[in-house]
Amino acid sequence: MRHETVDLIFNAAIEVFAESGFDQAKMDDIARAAGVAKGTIYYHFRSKEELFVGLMNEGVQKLIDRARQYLKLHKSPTDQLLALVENQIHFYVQNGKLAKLLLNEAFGTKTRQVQFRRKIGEYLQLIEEVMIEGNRLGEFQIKHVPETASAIFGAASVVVLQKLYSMEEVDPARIERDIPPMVETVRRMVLCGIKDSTYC
Amino acid sequence: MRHETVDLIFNAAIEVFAESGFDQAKMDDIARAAGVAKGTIYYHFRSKEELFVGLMNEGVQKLIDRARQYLKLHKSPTDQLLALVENQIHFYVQNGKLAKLLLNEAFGTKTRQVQFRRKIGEYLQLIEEVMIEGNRLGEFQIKHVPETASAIFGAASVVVLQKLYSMEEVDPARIERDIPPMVETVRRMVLCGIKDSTYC
Amino acid sequence: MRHETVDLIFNAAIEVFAESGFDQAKMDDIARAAGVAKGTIYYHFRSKEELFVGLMNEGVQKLIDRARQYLKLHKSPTDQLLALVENQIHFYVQNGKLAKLLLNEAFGTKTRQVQFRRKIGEYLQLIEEVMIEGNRLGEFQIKHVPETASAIFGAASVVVLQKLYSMEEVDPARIERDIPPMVETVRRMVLCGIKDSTYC
Amino acid sequence: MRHETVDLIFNAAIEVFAESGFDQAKMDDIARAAGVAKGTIYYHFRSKEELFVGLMNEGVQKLIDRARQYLKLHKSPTDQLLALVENQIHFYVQNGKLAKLLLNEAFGTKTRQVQFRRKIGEYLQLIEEVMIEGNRLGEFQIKHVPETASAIFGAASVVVLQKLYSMEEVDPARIERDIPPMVETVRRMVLCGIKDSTYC
DNA sequence: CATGAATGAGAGTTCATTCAT
DNA sequence: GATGAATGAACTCTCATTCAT
Repeated sequence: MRHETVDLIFNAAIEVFAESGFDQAKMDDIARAAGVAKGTIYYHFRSKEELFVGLMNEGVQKLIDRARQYLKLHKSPTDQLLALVENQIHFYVQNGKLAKLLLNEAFGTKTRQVQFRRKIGEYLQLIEEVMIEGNRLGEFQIKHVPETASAIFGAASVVVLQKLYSMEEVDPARIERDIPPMVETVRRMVLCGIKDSTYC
Repeated sequence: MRHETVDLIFNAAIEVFAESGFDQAKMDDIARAAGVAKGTIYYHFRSKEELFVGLMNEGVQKLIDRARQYLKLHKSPTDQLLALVENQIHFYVQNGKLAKLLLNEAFGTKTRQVQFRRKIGEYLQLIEEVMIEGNRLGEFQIKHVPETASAIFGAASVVVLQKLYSMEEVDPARIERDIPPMVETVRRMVLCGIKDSTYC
Repeated sequence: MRHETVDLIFNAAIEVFAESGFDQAKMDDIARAAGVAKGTIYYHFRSKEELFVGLMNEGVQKLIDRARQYLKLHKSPTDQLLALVENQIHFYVQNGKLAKLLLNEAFGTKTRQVQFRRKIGEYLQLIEEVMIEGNRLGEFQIKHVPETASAIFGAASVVVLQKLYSMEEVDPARIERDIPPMVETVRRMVLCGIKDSTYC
Repeated sequence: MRHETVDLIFNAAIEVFAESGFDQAKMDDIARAAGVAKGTIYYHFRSKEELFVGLMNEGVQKLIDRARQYLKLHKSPTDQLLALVENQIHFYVQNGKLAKLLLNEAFGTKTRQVQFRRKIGEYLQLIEEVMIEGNRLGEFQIKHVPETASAIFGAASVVVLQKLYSMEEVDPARIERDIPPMVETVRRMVLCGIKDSTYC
């Protein structure tokens, strides 16, 4: 089992990083939120960057794990792809802070960004695998698999974030009601993007 | 005509901000890149934040202006929507640095982010207007206009950025060849998302 | 006649310096208050310091000139001394901002402070001359002339400033009513300080 | 016991602030004088202003504490008042730097000045209490207690500062010899100001 | 005489990181 | 394992002064 203190730090860090972004997040705030001394963080993590990377990997891993669960519930690639979209949107709504970091910190040339993108790549891989299987079974005719995966990922991401940040204050009940339109929107896009070859 | 020095600063700032993000960008670097003294920037802009907001507004305005040009070339909402997608992808490829900032700095609660999102909202508005007109003419059956606009915007954004940052080094010739698959991918998604109601 | 622009600058500078003190006063503010360009100030004055010294000299000179007028109205040294006190208090009330600078900028080792103190010394000289004449005529028995002059000057200064700054907002009517008690207070102190030798 | 480092900083700060005034004092200089890093000051004080206010409060508190000691040594209000004057002058001579700040930074509308004036008000209160008691016992006939307290405070302050800054260099032996005339001067003023009503 | 854009040295403040306890 | 006082490099922003027009 992971050390208890590390959990404390992780939980605090995800809040603070997501609230402020990597640069604006202060180790002081993380320490205070975790209820430990600042030195303690450095006892467990070499640097702010290492803490961040560990955190992001864990966050994306959760998304991946949930996605894997969803995949098992469906047989056909079509259903699986739709399930992935639904999962991603639900996950974003439930982890709005992480979602923001996913877009904010994913692009760039810094080490942490490259590492983070690699982890996101694992998730995109999952989508691509379903697509390839669908192509193989003749269920899809996707010509540009990586592009299509990115597009779906981006559509789902921005739909949720735009919704989250267009509200004055995040109202859990309200956002819950907003999920179905978002899911349906992306779902419809996905379905066309993969089905036939001579534009819908 | 705008003052020459301000142009110098603007051009330098877009480079530096895009390279490093808002927080990591240093006013010293912007000044050096612009070939002016640091104080000169502060003579023309009240703060780093004001410079950034001015810059982003100008950048998004360029995207909007180009989009308006494209819209004039087409009559039917369908063609107009596809033109908007194509325009956005081309614009991103040509202004990769701005594109990155568009996602990186758009979400958050800080003043500059709220202002920036408002400007992006102007662009989304453009998409939505085409959608509403298409709905009116019976060409589209879009149930959730804002969500669909966000999804298209997000799909086009992430497709390009993922491509740009998956390459070791940005190779202009290579990226030029990559445009058509990206355009086609999003175009297909768009076409389904708007055409008929009982999934494609 | 002094150049018109110089007057503009002088009048603006006294306001700004008195409002903010030497260090906090900005040449930009003075220029704006004077309605001239910043460069214009430097056309007429070598530096901020030179402007300040010129200004202070002029301010104290006004106090001295008024004092000289008052002195002419009275014959006996006793009446003259009391007139000086009354003059100083009235002058302070009417030029509260200058009064503040008089204490704020008078003590220190910087060139401008030394020069300023020298000018204030001219005013103290005036007091001392009356004292010496009073001593000669047997009207006073002042043992320590410079100390006594300083004490009177200090008493009058602090009484007014303490009053001015103890009020939430400076109310001209209110402060006008407060003059007599201040004058009487210092006047009584003065009278004893100079009359007999075995404590009053 | 207060933290050792804070003492280091306090002692250095009083030197530097008094030497240069609030605005000209540099945090770098204070840090160097204290033998700590600049960041260390900010670990203990939120800002330059907070450091200054803390310092001034402590300085005036010392004056107040000493004054309270002096008051205990005397019974009659007359003796007590004279003791206060003597104490103030001695204190100023021994703490010339603080004395200068007392006048330089006491008047103005900035937060630190208002707070500082409030602390000085505590000292003036002490004087006023003695005056009121003297009035009650019939020993004094002071009509304007606050004005008289201010006047005495101002007289004592300016007498010392004028003396300190009229010397080319501060010579401890010389200034020691100058104390009696200063004390006597103010003492005589005080005695009249409070004794009888029909001018001395 | 007058202007105001440009300058750059220098100020206060922040914060990731270290290390003696 | 854990602490938190101490650090100092680096940052944004200020403003007196200059000078070409």
